[in-house]
Amino acid sequence: MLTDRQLLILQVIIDDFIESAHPVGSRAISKKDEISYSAATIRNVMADLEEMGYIEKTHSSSGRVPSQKGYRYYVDHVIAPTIKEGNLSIMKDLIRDEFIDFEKLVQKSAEVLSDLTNYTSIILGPELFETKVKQLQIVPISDYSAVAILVTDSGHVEHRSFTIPEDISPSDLEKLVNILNERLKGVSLARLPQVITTEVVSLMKVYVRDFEKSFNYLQSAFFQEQPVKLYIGGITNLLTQPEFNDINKVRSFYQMMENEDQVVNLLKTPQHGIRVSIGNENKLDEIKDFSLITASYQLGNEQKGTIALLGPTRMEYRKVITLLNSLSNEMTDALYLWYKNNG
Amino acid sequence: MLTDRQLLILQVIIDDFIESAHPVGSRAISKKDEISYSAATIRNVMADLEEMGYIEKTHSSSGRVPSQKGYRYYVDHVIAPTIKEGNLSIMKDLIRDEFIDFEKLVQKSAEVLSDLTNYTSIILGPELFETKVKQLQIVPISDYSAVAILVTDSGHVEHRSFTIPEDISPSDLEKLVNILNERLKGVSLARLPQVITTEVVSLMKVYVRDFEKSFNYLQSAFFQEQPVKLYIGGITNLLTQPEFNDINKVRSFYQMMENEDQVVNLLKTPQHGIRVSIGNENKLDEIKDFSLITASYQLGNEQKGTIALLGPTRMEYRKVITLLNSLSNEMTDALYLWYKNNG
DNA sequence: TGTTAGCACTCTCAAGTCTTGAGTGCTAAT
DNA sequence: ATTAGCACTCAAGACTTGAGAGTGCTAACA
Repeated sequence: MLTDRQLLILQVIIDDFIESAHPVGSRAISKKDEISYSAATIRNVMADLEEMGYIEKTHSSSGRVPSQKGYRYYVDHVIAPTIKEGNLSIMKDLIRDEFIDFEKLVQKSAEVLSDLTNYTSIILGPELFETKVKQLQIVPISDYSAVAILVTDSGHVEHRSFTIPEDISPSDLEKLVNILNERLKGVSLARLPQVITTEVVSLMKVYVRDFEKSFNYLQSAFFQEQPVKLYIGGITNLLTQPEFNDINKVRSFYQMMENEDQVVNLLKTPQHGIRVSIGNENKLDEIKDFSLITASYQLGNEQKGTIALLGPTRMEYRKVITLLNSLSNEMTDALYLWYKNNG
Repeated sequence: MLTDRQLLILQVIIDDFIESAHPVGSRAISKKDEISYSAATIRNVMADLEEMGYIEKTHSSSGRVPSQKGYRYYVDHVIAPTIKEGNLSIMKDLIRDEFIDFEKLVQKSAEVLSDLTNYTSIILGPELFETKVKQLQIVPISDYSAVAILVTDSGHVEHRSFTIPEDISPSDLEKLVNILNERLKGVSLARLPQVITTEVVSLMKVYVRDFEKSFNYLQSAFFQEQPVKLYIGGITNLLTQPEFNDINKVRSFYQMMENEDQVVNLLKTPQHGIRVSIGNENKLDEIKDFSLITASYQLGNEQKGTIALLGPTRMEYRKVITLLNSLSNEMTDALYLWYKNNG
C-alpha cells in the first residue's frame, strides 16, 4: 500500500510524463506547486517507489518514468474511483440530422473520437447474429446475372451479385424468391446457414438441379463472412506522438492495423464496461508499447459492439476513459431507441 | 539527341539506381558486362549527361543519380517503344470463381497489384453516372423507419435508411414506391436529381406534405455524394522503400492518402491509356518525390475508372507499365462481357 | 527522526574532430 | 578517341569531449 505522499508523487510523475514524454527528475517535481518537499526528499520517495516497481529509470542517472505497474495503479486507484457514469453529448451534434444512417453515425463517431483525443479510434459495428431477416430479394440485372439483397430488421443491408444458372427461367427465379422469403423471414442471421441447408436447399432442387451450387455460393458470400464492420479513425494521429519516432515501429504498427481480423480479435471481449489494457497486457506484441481502452455498447439485449482508443502507454487516461464511457452510453441509448422503434 | 553510347550509359545508371537506390559511380558502371569502356571514359560521358540535365550529383564527389528529366527520357524513349498491348492474365485466377462480385474483383485486383510490385496500388471504381436505375425499393423496417435500396443496371447497389414522416401510412408508402419505380426506371444516375425535382417531387406532394423534406434527404444521400469508390492496396509497402526513412515523409504521405477526395482528384484524368507522372509532374506537393502511373479502363463506352500505382520516382517503370497496361485491358474486357450481358 | 543541503558520480546528448572510402575532374600518355 | 594516374572533395561512421540533468549518499539540522 502506498502512503499519501508516495501516491502524490507517483501521480505527479505520471501526469508530468503523460504531458512531456520525458523522464521526470526530482528537482522538477519539487518545483511543482502541489509539492512542498525538497528535491532530496523526493529522491528518497522515488527510490522507494522504484523499489516497489511503480516507476523506473531509463538509465542509471536519468529521471524516472512510470512503469506498467505504475500506470496500472494510477488507473485503478486514482482514475477509476473518480469516473462517474456520464453523458457528454458527444453524439448530439452528429444526430442533428434525423435521417442519418447508423453506419454513418458510427463512422462519424470514430472520427470525432480521434479528433478529440489525438489517438487512434477503433469502433466495432454491432454484431448482427441476432438480427432477423426482414426481406430477401433477387433483382435480375440481365439474363445472366442478378443481385441478391438481404435486409435485416435492424435496417442492415447486404448484397451480392451472382450469375444465374443457365437452366433457370425468370419465372422460376421469381418462385424461388417467394419461397426463400417465406421460409427465411424472421430467421436470425446466426441460424440462417443451418435453416438454408436443412429446409431450403431440398426445396430448391425441385426447380433446378444446378441451383444448389449457386446457392452455396450465395450462402457463403452472405453468411460465412466476417459480419463485423470495423471503423478506424485517425491512424495518422499516432504519427505525431514522439514514441513513434522509430520508423520500424511505424511499419509494424501499420502492418498490424492492415490486418482487420487481428484488430477485430484484439477488441473482442466478453467483458462489460470499460477495460484498460496497458502495454504488455495487450494480446498483440505489436502494441506492447501501447495502451488500449475499450468500452462496449449494446444493441437490444444481446448484440454488442466495441469502441476503443489506441494510444501510447503514456496516455491521457482520465480524459480518454471519461470520453469512452460517455460515448458508449450514448451509443447504447441511441441504439435502444432505434431498436425499440423496430420492435 | 543522345548518342548510342550516352543512351546506353544513361540506361545503365537508371537501371542500377532503380535497383540499389544508391548513387552510381563510374567504376561500378565500367564493371558491368554490357559496358566495355574504362571508368575514365564513362566519367566523360557522365559529365556530358549531367550537362544535358539527365543525371545529377547528390554532392560534388558523389556518384550520379537520374534526374527527373532522365527518367522522363528513359520512359519515353526506352520503355514506351517496347511496350506492347498485352494480357498477362492477372485477373484469370481471380475470376476462377464465376460468382465473384465486381467490387470484390476490383478490391482483389488492387491487392494483387500491390503484392506484385511492392508499391501502393489505387483503383478508382467505374463512374456510375451513366448507369441506369433498375429498381428503387423501400423496405419498411418499423413504423418509424425504412431502408431505401437502389439497384442499377450495372448491378450496383446503394442503400440508405431513413425515418418515415409521421403522416404517411404504409399504403401510401407502397404507392410512392410504385410511382418512383415507374418514373425513375431507366433514368441514368446523372439525370436522377433533375428528374426527381422536376417530375417526382410535385407528385409526392399529393400524398404527403412533409415528404419533400425526407425526399430531399434521400436524394442528397444517394446522388450528391461522391459516387466514386476508391480501393487502395498495400500502403505499407511503401514503408519498406528506403526513401521512406524520413518520418516526416511518412506523416505527410499518410495524411495525404487519408483524404479520399484528394486522391480521387489526383487520379482523374481525361487522358486515355497509360500516363506517367514523374516527381514534380504530379499535381500534389506531397508526392513530388513519387511517380504515379495511371491507366484507365472502360465500362461500355462512356464510364471509366482508373487504376494506378504509386511508388518512388526510382520505380521499376518497365514492370509497372507492362502490368498496368495488361490489367487495364483485362478489366475493360471483363467489364465489356459484363456490360454486354446486361444490354 | 524526518528533512534538507552538498557533493561526487553517472549517463545522455550534441558538437567537434578524424579517418576512411567512394567518387570526381583533369592531364598526360597511348 | 581512350585510358591510366593523381590530386582533390565529400559523406559517413568512429571516437572524443564537455555540458547538463539527474542520482545516491552522507552529514547536518529542526
